[in-house]
Amino acid sequence: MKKSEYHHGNLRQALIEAGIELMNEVGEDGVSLRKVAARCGVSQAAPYAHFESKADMLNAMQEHVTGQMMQVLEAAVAEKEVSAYENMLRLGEAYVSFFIEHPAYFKFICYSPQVKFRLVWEEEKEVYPPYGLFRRCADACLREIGQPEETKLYCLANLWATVQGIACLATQPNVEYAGDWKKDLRRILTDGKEM
Amino acid sequence: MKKSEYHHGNLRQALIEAGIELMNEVGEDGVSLRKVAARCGVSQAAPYAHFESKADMLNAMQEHVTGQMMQVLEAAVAEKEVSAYENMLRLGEAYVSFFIEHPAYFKFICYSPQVKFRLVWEEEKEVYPPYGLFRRCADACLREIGQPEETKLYCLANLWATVQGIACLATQPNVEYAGDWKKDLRRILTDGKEM
DNA sequence: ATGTAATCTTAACACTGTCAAGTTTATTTT
DNA sequence: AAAATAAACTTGACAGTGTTAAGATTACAT
Repeated sequence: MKKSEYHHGNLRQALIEAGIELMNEVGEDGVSLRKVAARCGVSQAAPYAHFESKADMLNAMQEHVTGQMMQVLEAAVAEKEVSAYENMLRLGEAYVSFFIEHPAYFKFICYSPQVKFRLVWEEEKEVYPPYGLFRRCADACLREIGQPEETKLYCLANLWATVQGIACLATQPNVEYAGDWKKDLRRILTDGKEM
Repeated sequence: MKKSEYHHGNLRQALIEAGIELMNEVGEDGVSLRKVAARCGVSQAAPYAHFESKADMLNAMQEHVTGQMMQVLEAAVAEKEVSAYENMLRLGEAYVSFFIEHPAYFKFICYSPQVKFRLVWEEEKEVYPPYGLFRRCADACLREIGQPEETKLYCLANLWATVQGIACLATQPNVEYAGDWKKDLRRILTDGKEM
């Protein structure tokens, strides 16, 4: 072994990325620390220099994927000249699209022990950034529409449940969504506008 | 060992029930064939007389749980003197309630490889009975309301996505649903009535 | 330069799913 | 009733898993 290869240099990041790769290939259950380590060319126990446990590495993978998603989501709401309402629709679409393009991610992310948030209206340090972004967009949207204060919480729940529900359905294995989910999501959110 | 105890008598059923028990105690990942076998007082390899693999046993567990849920759901829509609309609301409530009472079940059932259905309007032999029941109830409901034919599929998707979305949210770990989900679900489904 | 901390390897442990071979009981056939 | 067959179960083994302990190698700070 070359001396220069004893230290990997950036093993932590390499492990995270290899783990995500492997998950996309063989599913979450097929991910093992040893396989990921082998993929990075290091020994079985090497990951323990960077992670406390397998769960810890999975959490890091989840954060990484969520970060990637946030880039996509923020790009989707970047245009300034559109209405807050249109913005929220685009965000919902981008959110669902991301999960449809990466079917393994929904279960992985949404049932991660790290993902925490409260379905309330007040600003919080959400541990699930996409929800924080959605809440801010929905806030602007409802303000724009002139939604009365006392129904806003209900509207938030409705909107988020719809987005999450479509994402859940569209990523369930062996479930065919016969309609056009993008059109449907837009329509459902639109229909809810006047509530 | 007593001779009368060599053959368990009803090991298959006992394994299924012990597996479900264990899952409710330690989560799906904590379920191992060996623990389940031990819980039934048989050897590690005994389950292989009744199941092809661990996945096969998990499938059987899923069917068993789904059967239990169907009893609850059918009871919820048993009353004859209520409107089809009220009936569908009750079914939705019962569906979500069941998952809230058994938080581990949502992920377990909805991501089982056995659960299959198409979000279409035609009658099918669904492999997920709760969805079949819901589709029939929604059909009656939309008929009662006088929903035009061309929007029925969209309505079905909307209704089911809402129910599934609330169930998903309410069973996500570390996600607090601040509102009253039962009231909200009822209201969302009601608001969608006129669409 | 030397000491310390970080990074990595090897070896081992208990646990897992699964299979092969054999043992015990139930069921069917004669 | 006896024999043959099938079903249910046990023991023992195998490879793969997460995890730890002990030691080796390298980077870094003093």
